[in-house]
Order: sequence, then C-alpha cells, then structure tokens
Amino acid sequence: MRNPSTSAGGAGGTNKTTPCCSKVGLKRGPWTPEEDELLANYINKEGEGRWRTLPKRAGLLRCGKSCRLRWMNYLRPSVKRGQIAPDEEDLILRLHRLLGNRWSLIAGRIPGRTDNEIKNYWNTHLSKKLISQGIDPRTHKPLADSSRDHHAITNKNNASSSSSKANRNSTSNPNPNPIIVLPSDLEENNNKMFVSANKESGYLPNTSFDDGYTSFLSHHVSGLGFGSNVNVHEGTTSNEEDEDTNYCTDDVFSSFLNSLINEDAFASQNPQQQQPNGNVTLPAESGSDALVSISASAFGLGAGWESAIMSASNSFNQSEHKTAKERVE
DNA sequence: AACACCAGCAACCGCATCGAG
DNA sequence: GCTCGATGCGGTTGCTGGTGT
Repeated sequence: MRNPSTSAGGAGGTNKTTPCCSKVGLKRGPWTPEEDELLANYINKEGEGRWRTLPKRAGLLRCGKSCRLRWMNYLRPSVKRGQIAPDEEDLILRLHRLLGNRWSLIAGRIPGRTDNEIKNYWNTHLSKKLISQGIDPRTHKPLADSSRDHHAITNKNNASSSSSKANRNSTSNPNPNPIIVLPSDLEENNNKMFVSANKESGYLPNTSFDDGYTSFLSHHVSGLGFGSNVNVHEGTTSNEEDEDTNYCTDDVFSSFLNSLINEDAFASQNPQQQQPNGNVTLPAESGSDALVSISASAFGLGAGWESAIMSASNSFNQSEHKTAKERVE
C-alpha cells in the first residue's frame, strides 16, 4: 500500500542498497485484480519458485519479491481469509509466549494463516489486549514485573497502548523470559549445540519450520535426556553426531510442540522460581533437575527457547500427561 | 459536510541464510 | 573455502476506510 512514488529506503531506512523494485518500469504498491490473475494463473500452471524471473515469464511488471509476497500472503489457495477465531487467537498467544516474534513458525502451526497476517493481528489486537490485561506482550509477564526487568525497552516500545503511529509497533525483539540456570555438567554439550544453531542474535537462523527448527529441537530434546521417552529420533542420542540427528518427523515434532503449547499455560500458572540475579531454576516437581543445562547468558539465547525446552522437559517426563488446563482446573 | 484522527492491513525494506557453482 | 544469486523472515511504512468532532 505504499505510495508508488515514494521509493527506496523508506522503512528502517539505511538506504544502503537499492530495493529490487526500484528498477525503472517496475510497478509498486497495491496489486490490481488483473495482476493477481496473471500471477495466480502462472503459478497454477508452472508452480512456485524462481521468483526472480517469474514476473517476466508471467508478464508482470513487478519484482520477484513482490510476486512471492503477494502469492504467499494473498493468492495461495490455502490462505484462509476472514477473522481470526478465538481458538486461533488462543493458539497465537500460546505460541508467541513460547516462540516470541517468530511469526513464520507461529503461522506454521495455524493452517491457512500467514506470518504477515499473524504479525499484523498481534500488533493491532493481541498486544493491546494483553496490555489492557496488565500483561507485557513481549514477555507475557505482568507489566509491573516486566517494567522492572526491561525498563528501558518497555519505555521505548510500549509508550503507548495509545495510538501514536510512531509507537504502533511495540513488539520488536521479544525477549522475554528469564534465564534458566541448569546444572553445569550438561552445559558444555548444550553450548556446543546451541552455538551451532544460534548466531549473535540469540535466535535460530531463518530456516523453515521443518528443517532448522526441527533439527534444533531434535538435537536438544535428545540432548536433554529425554532419550527413550521421546521418539524424536529413534536410536540416536546427542552423542551420535551424525547426519541422522537432523531427522525428525512432522508428526513427532507436531506433538512435541503441542505439548509445549499445553504445558505453557501450566508454566504460567506455576512460575519458575526466580533467583535474586534474575535467573530461574526449574521446579523440582518436574523431575528435570538434571535434565537441562543451559547457561543462556553464555551465548545470548533468546529465552523463549529455554521456556520451550523447559516445558518440554516437564512434558516428556510425565508419564501421565495432562494438559495445563486440565491441571489448573 | 468537512476535517482530523485513528486502526487495520497490504506491501516494502534490509538482512540472514541457504545452496549451487 | 569462497562467491553470488535466490529465498525467507521480521520490522516498518503508509494508504485506506471508519469514526469522532
């Protein structure tokens, strides 16, 4: 929806490189029905991919990025239009608490919804909703706590539940939750794995839901001592650093994440014990005291992952799995 | 009726990552 | 191991339409 006349460098703007659409003659801004039809027809016939050359082949005066975005967020047959249902909203909340602003990962768990749609919905609805409930949308903790823990950031980003456009986007880098302190004997191994999976950002690389993240969790679930309980990877432990350790089926991962989602509410009802230094220890009840050893501060890991792993440790070590809701009730 | 303000959302940007050569 | 093109992601922008004054 940008004004086509305003070109390069707008957002976040360093203007270091030339936007791909700035080539003379390439159209920008809203898509017309004719363009949609051209794109949809072409992709239905030839399939997705080769986005760079697609516009030319399809007869569109657009850049490849723009075509890809239009297809992914709007034209794809699987895209569900319309209001986000309450159960979807609940799922988004839970996933966001676990994953932070990993919109594509969240979208991957919600059929028919795109990362852009979820991101927009979060920024326009859910973050405000949480704020109105006294919850920091970044940390999912009570605002009082969050403001103590993240004073500067909160001031900057959440200056308003108000409506200033300048302050609308208050969800920049989440980061939320406290650090987990874990036994040191496992720390070394886990560090190695995390280092390979995480860059300076402290988050996972931008990989698809089914590859990087899956293998990441595959590694760590197996590395966390779930062993035979968890069929993340049959017969392989974290000590067997072969290619096979990257294997994890969608079904397994799916149920794994489902358990995280369910456990999430439980975790929120039973907050971890916070230490004076701001770190957090796992509840003894989990039986996981020796399971996980991650010194997140050592490598700047985003805390959402600790939450996930911690929750997973709870989940997989309980032979009789109950969902959080069941327990609360 | 005219204007101002605001919320929602489609689209764009820069950057990170991946994979082929 | 390096380079470079392709792709994907998260953050941000600004147009549009609705609502209030």
